[in-house]
Amino acid sequence: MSTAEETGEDAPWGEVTPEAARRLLVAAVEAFAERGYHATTTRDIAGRAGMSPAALYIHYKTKEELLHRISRIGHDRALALLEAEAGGEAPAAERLAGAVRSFVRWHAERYTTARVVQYELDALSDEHRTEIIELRRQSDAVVRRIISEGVAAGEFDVPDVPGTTLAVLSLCIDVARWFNAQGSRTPEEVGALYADLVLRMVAAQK
Amino acid sequence: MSTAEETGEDAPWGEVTPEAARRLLVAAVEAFAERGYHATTTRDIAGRAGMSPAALYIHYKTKEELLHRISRIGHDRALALLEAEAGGEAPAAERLAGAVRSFVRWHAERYTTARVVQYELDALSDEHRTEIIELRRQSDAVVRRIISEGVAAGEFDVPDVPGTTLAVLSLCIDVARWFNAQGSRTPEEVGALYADLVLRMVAAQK
DNA sequence: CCCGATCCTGAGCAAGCGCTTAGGGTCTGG
DNA sequence: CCAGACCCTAAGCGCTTGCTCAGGATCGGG
Repeated sequence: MSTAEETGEDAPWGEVTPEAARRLLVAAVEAFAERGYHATTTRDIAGRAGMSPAALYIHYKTKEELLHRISRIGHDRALALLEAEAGGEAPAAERLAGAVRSFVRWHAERYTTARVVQYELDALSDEHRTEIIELRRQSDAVVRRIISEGVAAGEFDVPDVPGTTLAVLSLCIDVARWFNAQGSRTPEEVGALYADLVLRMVAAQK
Repeated sequence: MSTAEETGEDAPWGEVTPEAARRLLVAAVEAFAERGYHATTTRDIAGRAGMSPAALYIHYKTKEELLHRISRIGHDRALALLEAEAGGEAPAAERLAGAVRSFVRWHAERYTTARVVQYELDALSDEHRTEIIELRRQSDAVVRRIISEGVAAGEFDVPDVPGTTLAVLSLCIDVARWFNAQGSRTPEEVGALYADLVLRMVAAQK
């Protein structure tokens, strides 16, 4: 019914195709975000999706495969957001602010997903973890590139580019930990605040 | 043997008094930090402490009590570090930089402990969690006070004091997630970098 | 030499875990 | 009305979990 209108950017799990598999995945995201991967049982996931425990194994080989799918899709999305703002001819300050705003907004709006994506890495198998870490390396590279270009253009004054990149990403990612929907700030507001703070961190000193 | 020289500030668990109980607690910190609370078994903790699984229950009523003790001591320590730098007659900029440097250094040096303290809150019982959250509220208040005083004194320009306080603490706390001992940065260096970045975040604009 | 206190272990219980399997509904095409 | 594909469930297997308990090792005081 709502599949058609949800295929855009606002449908986070539109790419998960059998509808039953998507229901299970959404249920898993909620459960993992609330209790953590290890504290979540396959019975709980199946129950939230309105199915019996056995139904899960028709669509996914293991519980870890569910986590991997969530993590993979989430990282792809986060990286795409960064890359969308990184290119172009705009000044580095504008591109950095855009990247931070958009990245932070995603971590706030989809904070259940982001929590799983950012904080359950250790629960992945070795193989899957290395795959995901490579995506994070790419995110790091995108941000570092913007900052480097800002320094080269004389827009920024950053003594330690890798360290500042790390801090910027760390700041944004941690939004997923403390943000909650009942709080007083909207994702939009947090994005704007953080973009301002990050620009101050790299600004040319007076 | 080394108990005497470790009773100072550098002995994080000096206050845990029966020696066997301390061994178990240190083992639990390691295990929780590596695998997470829920993925750690009581057999693993006891094994690391060189004891049988049953020995744990002579010193602690439950596995959750171990987590609570770790969390409580860690939060007390972190709060004490902040408070030690917050007072005095020095300019707000100096006090803020000192607090960040010291807080970050602790999160890096004791990153195993800090990881448990900061990221396993959800595993606590309702009662214990409320107790710990109150300590975090106090940490927030300490930092907010320094920033407010800096604004009042005209040292800082901060449009959103609660939001900036949140961001500063979030930035520092997240060090525990990404820091690792084999990395290229020392806790000292990360503390210095972060103190600089935070001062930029609050600095009066040119 | 024995006594009681202290601290720990071996063995194991009930419950819950991830996952499997045999089989039964339901729907489409004829 | 039937056939066969598809999707799901009831039941449960083998294992691990947090935790318990009866009893043994060790040691200072009489």
